[in-house]
Amino acid sequence: MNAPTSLMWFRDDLRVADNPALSAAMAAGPAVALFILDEQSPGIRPLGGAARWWLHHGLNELRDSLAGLGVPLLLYRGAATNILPGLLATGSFTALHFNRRYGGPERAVDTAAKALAAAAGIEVHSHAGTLLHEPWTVATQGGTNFKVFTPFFNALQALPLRRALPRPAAQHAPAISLPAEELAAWDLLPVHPDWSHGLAATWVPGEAAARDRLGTVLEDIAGHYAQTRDRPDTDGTARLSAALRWGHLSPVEVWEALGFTLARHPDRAAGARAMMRQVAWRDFCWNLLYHHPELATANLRAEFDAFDWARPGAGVPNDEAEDHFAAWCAGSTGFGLVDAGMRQLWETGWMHNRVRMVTASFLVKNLGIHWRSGEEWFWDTLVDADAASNPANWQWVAGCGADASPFFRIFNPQLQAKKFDPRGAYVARFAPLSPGEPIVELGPSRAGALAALARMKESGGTGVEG
DNA sequence: TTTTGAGTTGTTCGA
DNA sequence: GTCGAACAACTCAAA
Repeated sequence: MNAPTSLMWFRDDLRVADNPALSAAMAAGPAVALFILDEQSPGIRPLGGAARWWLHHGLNELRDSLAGLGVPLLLYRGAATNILPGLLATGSFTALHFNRRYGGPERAVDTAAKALAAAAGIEVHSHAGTLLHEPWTVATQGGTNFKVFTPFFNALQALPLRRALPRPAAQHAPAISLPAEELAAWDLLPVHPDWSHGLAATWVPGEAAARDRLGTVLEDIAGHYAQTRDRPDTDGTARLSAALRWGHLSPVEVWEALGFTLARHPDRAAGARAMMRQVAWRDFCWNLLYHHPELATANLRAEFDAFDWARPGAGVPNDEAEDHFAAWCAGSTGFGLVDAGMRQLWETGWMHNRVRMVTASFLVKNLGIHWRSGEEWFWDTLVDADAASNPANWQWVAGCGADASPFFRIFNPQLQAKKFDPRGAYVARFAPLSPGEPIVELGPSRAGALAALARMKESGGTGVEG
């Protein structure tokens, strides 16, 4: 008879430090780790190509660092509710631990998993490890969820934050041997063609590199972040989005470190404070998804259902929209900043925050293409896209989201380039060839967007149905 | 219940 | 070159 052994189910928390579920599992005795590549459960969104590349490397590192702690990692593919019963029936485990998820389909899976474990006589512990605060704990005085960021941020800061946990101490590995799958067999890495060279030249996925970067951010970036975060031609942003997406760092660890920096280094306080605001935006987006599981497909503001966006590839043929969308994806719109951003995305799996706004505004407003088309492209090409932030921010740009940018706020890509890439270094880096003929004229396309907004308001009346 | 103040990231136009 | 107003009125959160 083996010692009571816990099963730790990793999902979006590929780290060993400040991982509440892992720490709890290991505190109880021997532990085995589990990761399930679940693309079968209903409603679960299959990972994009760039995300699959990142996951491969992230799991590789996690397996090694867990091995150092005496925790073997088991890999399986399939619907979690199909995989778990067999594992739980081996009699090897007395407890199941995981950090909670907040998307609709993921919550349904986790609820089912709890029931399966209970039926197998195994205790289940879900932990808070992925956000600063659980979505249901940040509420207005009326008990509703916030729809505007600033009051959300104020309420969040007033809540007591848990302390980050240390990396668990190594222990003896459990004497359990179960058949599992090989990571290499999952084919997460691209071949024929292998388009991942730019990603590999830009990123080192995993917890160790993420913590290194956090150190650099605290030492070198925080001092100028408040001034440089809008400058794509500099290393002016934290570049921690993918680390947070995959849970190589917990937001609590990042927040705590920024808090220390803020308190100890007055010259970095403004930058640290601005970064904390950004980390809170991530919580805000997950809060929105928790309360609106259809965030990726349904306009948060229903009056935008009447907006006549073009939707390439979704039924109604529209040659111009197809061509425009293809040019946007390929970075050949003829606008330098837009093209540089789209090529940075394709090449590196990441795009500077300000350029994301410019490219998104251009797609939705100047090209009149539905935010969902852009959201899907970003989902497939970004290494940091998650199910909350990606759709929430696309809706924000499109004007149909929470706390949304007014629709008439239409970025001028030429003016934005002048302001934020004044020497053209960013455009030169990613779109060095002189841009071809612009695919639209800025003035008329801007006017067209405002006219479409007016038509929407006319057709929808007050926006209140019935 | 009513009122009040405020709301991540912009652009254009005219004085 | 710089500045304020307009864009278009609306929703949200708290008093």
